[in-house]
Amino acid sequence: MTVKLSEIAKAAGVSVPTASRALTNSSHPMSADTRERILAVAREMGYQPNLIARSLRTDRTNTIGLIVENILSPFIPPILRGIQDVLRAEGYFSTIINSDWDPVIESEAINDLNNRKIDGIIFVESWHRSSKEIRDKTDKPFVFVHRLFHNQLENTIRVDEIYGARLATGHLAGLGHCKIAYINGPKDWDASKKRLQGYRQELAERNIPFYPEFVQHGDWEAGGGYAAGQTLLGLPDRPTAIFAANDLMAAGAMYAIQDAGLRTPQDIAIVGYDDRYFARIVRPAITTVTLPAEEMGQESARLLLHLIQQQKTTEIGVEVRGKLIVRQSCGAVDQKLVFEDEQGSRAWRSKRSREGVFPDSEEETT
Amino acid sequence: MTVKLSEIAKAAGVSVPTASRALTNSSHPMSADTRERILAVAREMGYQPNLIARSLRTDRTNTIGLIVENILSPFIPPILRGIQDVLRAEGYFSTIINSDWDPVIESEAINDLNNRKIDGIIFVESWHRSSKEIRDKTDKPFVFVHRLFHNQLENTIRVDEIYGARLATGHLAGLGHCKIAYINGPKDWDASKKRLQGYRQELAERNIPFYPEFVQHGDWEAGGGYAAGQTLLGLPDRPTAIFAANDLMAAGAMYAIQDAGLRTPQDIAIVGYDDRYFARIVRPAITTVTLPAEEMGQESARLLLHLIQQQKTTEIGVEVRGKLIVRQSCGAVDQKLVFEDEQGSRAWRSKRSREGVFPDSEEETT
DNA sequence: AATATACAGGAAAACGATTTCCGTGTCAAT
DNA sequence: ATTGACACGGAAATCGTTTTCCTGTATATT
Repeated sequence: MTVKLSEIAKAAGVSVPTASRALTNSSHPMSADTRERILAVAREMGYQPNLIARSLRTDRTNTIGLIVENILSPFIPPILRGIQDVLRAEGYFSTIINSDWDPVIESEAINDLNNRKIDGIIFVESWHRSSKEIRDKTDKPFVFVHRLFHNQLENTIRVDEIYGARLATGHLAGLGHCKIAYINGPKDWDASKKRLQGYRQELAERNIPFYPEFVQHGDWEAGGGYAAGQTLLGLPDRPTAIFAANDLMAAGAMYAIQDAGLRTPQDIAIVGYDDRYFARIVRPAITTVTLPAEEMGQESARLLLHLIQQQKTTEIGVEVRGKLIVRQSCGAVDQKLVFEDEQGSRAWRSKRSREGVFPDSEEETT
Repeated sequence: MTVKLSEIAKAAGVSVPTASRALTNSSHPMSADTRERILAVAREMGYQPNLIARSLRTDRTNTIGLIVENILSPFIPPILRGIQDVLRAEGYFSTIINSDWDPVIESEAINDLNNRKIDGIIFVESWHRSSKEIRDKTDKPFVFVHRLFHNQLENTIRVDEIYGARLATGHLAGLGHCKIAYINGPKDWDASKKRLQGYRQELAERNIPFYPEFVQHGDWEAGGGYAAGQTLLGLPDRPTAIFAANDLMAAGAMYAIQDAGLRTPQDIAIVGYDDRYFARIVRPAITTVTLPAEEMGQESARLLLHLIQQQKTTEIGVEVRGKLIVRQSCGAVDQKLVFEDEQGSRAWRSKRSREGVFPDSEEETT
């Protein structure tokens, strides 16, 4: 069923190397005539190269290893999609390993990928050690994307957290709020620090006073947001707006407001962060700053391919920016009901719908 | 840096084939003595086999191709996780291709996977043609998981939709409801038909009359659920409970109820389907039937590995069952506030928390 | 003692491509 | 006419394993 290069060569009346050269656009000179003939024969006979054999000889597999924290983690799939799109366009494949934050699995993963002779590695929200430790384990180029900590910046795709926080804070300020509280993540997270920084920068630039009691810390979960919201509501001079460092805490805070008999956004406006899917489902839908995960994935793949081609081992990383998605919770738009279709936000299912394909209809007749 | 088999052989004073036999647990007889010696040398020298070379010789890559509709589609990541877990335990890798429901991409994908000599293919919510068409394109074994249509059952992992719908309907009936409406998906979807069937079976078995006007059709989206909910509310004899064929429509129906000035669950109880993440975030949190995606992934991987080992090309598929998750929207539990931690529902981030690892803390000192 | 059998291990082939190296033939320059 | 450069294509090596085939030795069987 599968035809090999030697058969193409024989059919075209040339040697195997010549056939190889024709089919791989080798720089080795050859007459346009024979090249054409070989290509024609290959096409006709449906030649498909055995990529394993090619890889053995060339030591390139056109495959990238992706070590991800856990594919179930909310931002990983869009990051992967971004990576895969860029890789596919360049003729690369990928293979994914979940590390579950286990250093042992991470090590094994790198080792496995080495044995499979992949061309490079992307660490997606994974690996909390230094580049140097990784360099000990593999000589392939690698890149980090959305790694949450350490200040190491080389070969890292990261989010401009300060910008995002300013976007959210500035939006609330622009709506006339002067008493804007901030529900942060845990103190020691890098993202927490950066977003707090952005919040304060934006206030300062707008000459809005900063009140330390307006900054609460949550645990990234809805429960923490709820508690933080209650604390803020209990203040003698309570805020008129709350920016939460993620959507989950924003939802929690919103529920605390509702349970206190107040309304969002009329009494207290809310802005979240991340643009998780549920942000558009809850009522009111949460205004938020997107985490541009697909873009980060794309950038990471581009950077890695660049490293592979350039043979350089270090490169400064890339910083991407989210954007503000205005929904009901901030009070900037009217409160009429809006349902954002799932298919509108994501490409998924769009093809089906666009073509009106409902394959089951065939079944109707049976 | 990398040591090859021939060096191990030389160091152990044996020939290359003998070394190979020792390291691969070959059935070829050999003295325990030399085997031990070879293994010791290999361990000491840190031998790692070149899997590309092995694959070229054995024509097995220990890699499975996964053709998925789109990794962004909500159930795909958990299915992939299930697949990956089983594959990893058996020493297999996977490589993912997004088909975006494009038949051309699907064909190319199969072709690419062929060239890479993968050992089998899992189609995840993808491919709407017959097994026969695929068999024309590849001689590797393949399996379908959560394929939404056609009645072809071989090598398919699917959900017992009837069971799930009965679970939801029965739960509402068990709470004393006799007027249970059903918001279905589009008529021509297989899942719609099956779930409707389950709904009717459960009613029949409990001697609850079936009212055709209690069955509405939505478009799987929140907007459709909202509209269907309004219709049901407008009935002269309106239902006291609604079962919706997915969570998105359940949320929409719930909002229609709220906008009509009624309460969930006190006035109208709601049960959804799928256990999407937002179901636990909205208020009241939605009681729902899980779509056991991870389990489906695991089963599909097991089935495929079985096919690979047995060399059989056809096997009857597997049917898995979801389970009921009781939350607030059905009225079965008290209405006190419950926040389900994200980390409680998923494994993600659990490791970090369990170990109290906050790697940024190192940064504190800098 | 002769023969069959099983065991251990090595030589060489094989997997299917790419790359290196070399030998022609052609052409232009001397 | 000789030389050198270059274009073109083939022979052979190569990538690192596994598998087939074979040989020699030790043991068992008659």
